Amino acid sequence: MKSNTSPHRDFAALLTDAGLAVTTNRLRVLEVLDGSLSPLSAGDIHRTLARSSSVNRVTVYRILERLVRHGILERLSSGGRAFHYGLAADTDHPPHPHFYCTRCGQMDCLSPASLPMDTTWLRRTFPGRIDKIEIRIDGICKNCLRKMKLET
Amino acid sequence: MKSNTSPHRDFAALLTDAGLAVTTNRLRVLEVLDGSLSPLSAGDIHRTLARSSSVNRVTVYRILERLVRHGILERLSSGGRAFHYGLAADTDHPPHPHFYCTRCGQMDCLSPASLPMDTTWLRRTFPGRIDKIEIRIDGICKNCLRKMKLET
DNA sequence: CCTTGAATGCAATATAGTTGCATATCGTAG
DNA sequence: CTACGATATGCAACTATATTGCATTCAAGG
Repeated sequence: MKSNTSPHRDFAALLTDAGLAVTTNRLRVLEVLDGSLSPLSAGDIHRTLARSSSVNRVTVYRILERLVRHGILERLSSGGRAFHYGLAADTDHPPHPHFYCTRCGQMDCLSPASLPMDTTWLRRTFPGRIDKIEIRIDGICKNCLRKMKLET
Repeated sequence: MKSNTSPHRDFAALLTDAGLAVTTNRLRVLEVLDGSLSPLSAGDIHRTLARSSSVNRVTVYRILERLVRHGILERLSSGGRAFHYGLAADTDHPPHPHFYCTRCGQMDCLSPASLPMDTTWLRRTFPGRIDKIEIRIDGICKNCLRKMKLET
């Protein structure tokens, strides 16, 4: 059984289990995402990492791509131009909808229960292969709403 | 009452009602989208239009932006890098999920009933402003599945 | 340690979308 | 029908995001 402090802590093991080399950059990317309450863009991650030590942004893209491929991360489309990345859903961390603020560009995780949905019919009848179901709510977050009022 | 042949035929009136000038390019964009079974990217639309007569791609972007702003079109994020555009939902054409094939890049509309969902709780309790709810299923479409088998 | 394949860095390139400004077209007043 | 002002379009340059090719460095197993 896993530790109950945080569902994803042993990132090295996570990488090893996936047959991936354990490198500082990969661990750092995972730590940044684990420390974030919400999915981040490649740019966000690169900027964060660059504060402690230099990493090439291409490396960040490649790490993200690789980790998504191996199911360690998931890639979400925001309502904007950049993808956002978060730790992949698993049993401790079930799939859930996201909120994207079109004013500040921040993405937030919503509770899985906030938008109950039944996928059985779809999964049974869909004639193709279903890999992922993404639900995104776009709008203005509480913070931005407040700022907008102050500006008036 | 509207004609019952197609929910959106009088595009000129649609534009006029929105206070927008009726131009050939705008009508052509709307016709292309009306004629398509699925949402198209700006590139798709530009290529289609270019077959009959030349339009600048910037013009296509600007038309799409404007029509989205006025609620005539809606902009969807695909699982890829390009946004897709379709006629906006209305009473004849309710909101519905979309399917994105990660192999061929085609987007398809699904029936609103295929993924029943209750948004009342979310709408009542969400602390920000909700403008749009987008549901996208990613996977491989029937056609591509077939092709993949043949290639094996 | 060494070796080897994978990871990283760097530069160039690709793709999608945006901006500034000059010209053409739409819609309306006359 | 014509002319005029507002808006749409074209064109070129630019931005943001992501990807590729190739040389160098590093991780993992002997």
